[in-house]
Amino acid sequence: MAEGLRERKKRQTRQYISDVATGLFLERGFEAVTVAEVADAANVSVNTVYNYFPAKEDLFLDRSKGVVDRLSRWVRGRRGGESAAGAVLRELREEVESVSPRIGLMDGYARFMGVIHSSPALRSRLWAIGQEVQDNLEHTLREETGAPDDDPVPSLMAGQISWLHGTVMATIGRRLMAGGKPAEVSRDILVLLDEMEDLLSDKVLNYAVRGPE
Amino acid sequence: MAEGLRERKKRQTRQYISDVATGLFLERGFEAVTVAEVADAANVSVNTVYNYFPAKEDLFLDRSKGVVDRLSRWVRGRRGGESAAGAVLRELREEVESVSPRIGLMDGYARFMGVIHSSPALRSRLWAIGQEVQDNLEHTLREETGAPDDDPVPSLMAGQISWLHGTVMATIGRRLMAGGKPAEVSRDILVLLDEMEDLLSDKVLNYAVRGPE
DNA sequence: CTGCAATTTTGCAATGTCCCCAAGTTTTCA
DNA sequence: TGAAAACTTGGGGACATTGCAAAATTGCAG
Repeated sequence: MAEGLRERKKRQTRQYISDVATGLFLERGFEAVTVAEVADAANVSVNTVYNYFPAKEDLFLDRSKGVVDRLSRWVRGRRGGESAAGAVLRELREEVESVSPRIGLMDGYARFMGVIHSSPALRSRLWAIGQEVQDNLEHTLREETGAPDDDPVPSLMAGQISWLHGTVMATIGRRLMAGGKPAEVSRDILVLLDEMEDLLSDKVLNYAVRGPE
Repeated sequence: MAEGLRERKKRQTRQYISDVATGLFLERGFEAVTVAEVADAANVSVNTVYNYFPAKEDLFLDRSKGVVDRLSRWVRGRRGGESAAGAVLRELREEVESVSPRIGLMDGYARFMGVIHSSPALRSRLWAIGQEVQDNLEHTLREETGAPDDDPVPSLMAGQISWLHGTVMATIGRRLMAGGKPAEVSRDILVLLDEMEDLLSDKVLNYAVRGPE
């Protein structure tokens, strides 16, 4: 067995604490719930909470872990003849068209974003995650293109592509908080994506094109 | 008299506290200095510090206040035949060419950025300021172009132009922290500006062009 | 100049996040 | 089954931030 009972129990405890905390935050807001309350509700000590989560914000934004390498993954998986930005645009369109909960297109995400929106600490954390996404992407672009460390272009490209992704995510959040239904927002975002693609220069749209397979 | 003695004294106290705090932070780092120490060094009580500054971070980033409407000012002051992005590019080039301390091109800015860099709290605040710059710009663009509130284009344009500004500021900080001299960094940034302008599409470069005077 | 009202400053107490350490407890594995 | 390793917990504490009411200052009218 690749995983002992101990590991399983740890994951379970961690997940339980995060779930309990998320429930409380969704119900009463981030600042209004103390870590002590979370610990109580999860039947563990405050120290145990901090044993699993470095900071209170991580109790709520734990699930965003799958996001940090999203752009890198998409770029690495780009098709033959497709550029980095092209792959991201395509993947985004696919997620949006399928009204995927992975990008927040689901009922309940509005309340989730609402909690983040009303807490400076959570907003910071979200920004930090976005930064991480961008840094990872820059690193991937350097690998994929073999650009030297002092070449600023991969950094600029990562900035543009992250802007694309970040703007889409932010807009989805805003529209849902304004009362839009996922299906409606999905349609709006597809239009937004066309507008954004229009705003990008050919330099960006043709960066890091993968040779035909 | 437009201003009483009381007002003057308040401004003076505020400035003094900020100066003392900045000195301590530059010397020992942001987290290593407590608010109590700042208060002591400034001969006031902790409550007085909080009377002037909403949070510890504001003690260090107080001077950045002149930045929040920078892009708006530049865009509003664009010349006849000049676009929003064009004006920002021109103003940036002027500041960079003149090695202006307003954009951090000065000895000592490296240490300043170093303090920010090593404190998550300060980095967040800096990001928040950048967000404010962008929001102001978006508002200005809507005013200048008369775009309706539901038109997403001004928001996208503000995003692109802020990206320009933010990337320049971040790069200046990075280069200076890496040991570059202001004059050298100035030259590098001019090259960077050319590269960035190259990356922007005509849609962006020709947005909100002011009619000939 | 003096005294009062407005404004500031300060002390004190409290809350909440987060860290550190030492003392249990539980799980793993020889 | 008996350590050794890994978790959990209680206690203590540093520090940012806030609320409140007393105390010190200041502006200004008389």
